[in-house]
Amino acid sequence: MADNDISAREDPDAYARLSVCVDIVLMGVRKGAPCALLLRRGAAPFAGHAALPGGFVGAQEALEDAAQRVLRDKAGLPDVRCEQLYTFGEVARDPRRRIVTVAWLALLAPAAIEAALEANPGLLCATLDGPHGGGSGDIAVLDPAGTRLSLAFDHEQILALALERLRGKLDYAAVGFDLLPPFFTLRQLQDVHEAIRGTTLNKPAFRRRMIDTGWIVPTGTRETGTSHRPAELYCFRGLS
Amino acid sequence: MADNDISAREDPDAYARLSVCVDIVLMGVRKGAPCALLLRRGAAPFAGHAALPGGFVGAQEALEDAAQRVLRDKAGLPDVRCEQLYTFGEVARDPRRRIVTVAWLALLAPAAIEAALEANPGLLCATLDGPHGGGSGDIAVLDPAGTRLSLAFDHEQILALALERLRGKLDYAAVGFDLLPPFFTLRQLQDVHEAIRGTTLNKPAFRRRMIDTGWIVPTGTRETGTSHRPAELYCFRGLS
DNA sequence: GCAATAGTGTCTTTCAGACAATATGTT
DNA sequence: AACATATTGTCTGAAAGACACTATTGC
Repeated sequence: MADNDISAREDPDAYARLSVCVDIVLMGVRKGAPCALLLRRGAAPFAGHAALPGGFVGAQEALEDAAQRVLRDKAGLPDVRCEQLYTFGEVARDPRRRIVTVAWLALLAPAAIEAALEANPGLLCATLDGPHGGGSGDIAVLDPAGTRLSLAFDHEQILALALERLRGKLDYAAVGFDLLPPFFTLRQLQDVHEAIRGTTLNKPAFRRRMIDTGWIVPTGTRETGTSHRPAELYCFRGLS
Repeated sequence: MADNDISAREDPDAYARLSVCVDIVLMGVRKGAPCALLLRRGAAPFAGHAALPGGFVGAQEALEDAAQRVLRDKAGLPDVRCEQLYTFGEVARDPRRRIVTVAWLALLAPAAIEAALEANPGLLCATLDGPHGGGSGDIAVLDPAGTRLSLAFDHEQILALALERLRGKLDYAAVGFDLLPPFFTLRQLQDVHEAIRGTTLNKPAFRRRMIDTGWIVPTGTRETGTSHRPAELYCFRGLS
């Protein structure tokens, strides 16, 4: 039996303390493609590289509270739901010293993306060019001009995992509504699903499936300003 | 902007260091029900309560390496795959001081359960009486005699999440084979699925579905020692 | 032969994909 | 009216549940 056995548990002070931080993937859909909000680093290490917004976890701060604090202070988004993604703890993931990071995923509606970009001009909205086969391979992160960004630390890996998680949940969870305005058309909802999956979907089948879930409710009102027949607006019904 | 902004990132030493530990859910199926291996605590806090095997993460140790170390030292299981489950970081989850724990899930075949119980006599194999509706509510943790155990820290919550995760993966991932011997009958596989889901399944449909996935291969050999027609033995084909 | 379980065939229902027809706005 | 998109109807094929039937072993 090693030295870290159960008796060691009784004396936690005998063991190492690590820096713990949270990093938030602020993900949305823009121009028909998944995107994420990033900051450009000014100092070493990885100066000039893009990075996820993040911050250290305080000694008396729950992980989720730290995530909410980063969301509020770095993106001006006080009330966004946040889901834990994964914890990354490779020893050398930060070249300076040992830092364990708990990654979180927050989904943003278009208005929230614009609000965040305005609240912090240092933010940039990067397009995620996912693995097109639908697999879980690498992704390309592109700046608004379309040139590839290189990311700090293991943040590209975190982004890839976030996209994979979002794809996985699309089929069985009431996700996707967080990526839309409160009122939306079925076509907009389908566009979001197609953007995240990277594939096209059958329109009648998608419509049937979404209505059958009971997750959405027709509002009786219609979109305006189109040059053709306006579609009915739906809203998310909330959880069962 | 708060004090933990990006410039703080450049000076990690200015921030708090936390104790980080790993806790492992060693899960299996025994007597037709999901079970997990636990240790009984000898000292405060939670003396006499059951707890997950765990240990602190070393300063120069990756999270996954720490999990493997615990698996090896506390259960005598050197080569068990381990999947990250969730990270728990409520401030008061340990009454003594702030400890963040990264929980991992390892699936054990019947032989591995017995090997672990033999390697460490302090281990106990607890039955998990899941939420029967299939939801994600609370679970009951029972000792071998069937009396309810109370768990230390937030470990009951961790166990409930582990069971929920396992249930969720059952339908789309090649899980379940880790819970069986290398050669198994389709009935054994179905029993494992039923034990984890807590429901019964349709035999022909289950058989069709499993064979159609291509995950399993018939070996041409049959089980022995039955008092009735012996079933064909299959083995897991590995990943596609 | 009998008991018990393995393994298969088939019917029905459900659901997704495909495709076309109809509806309803704008210009 | 012409056009563009919304919305609906229907056909078809794939897969799951239900149920009963056949197969094979030990006793």
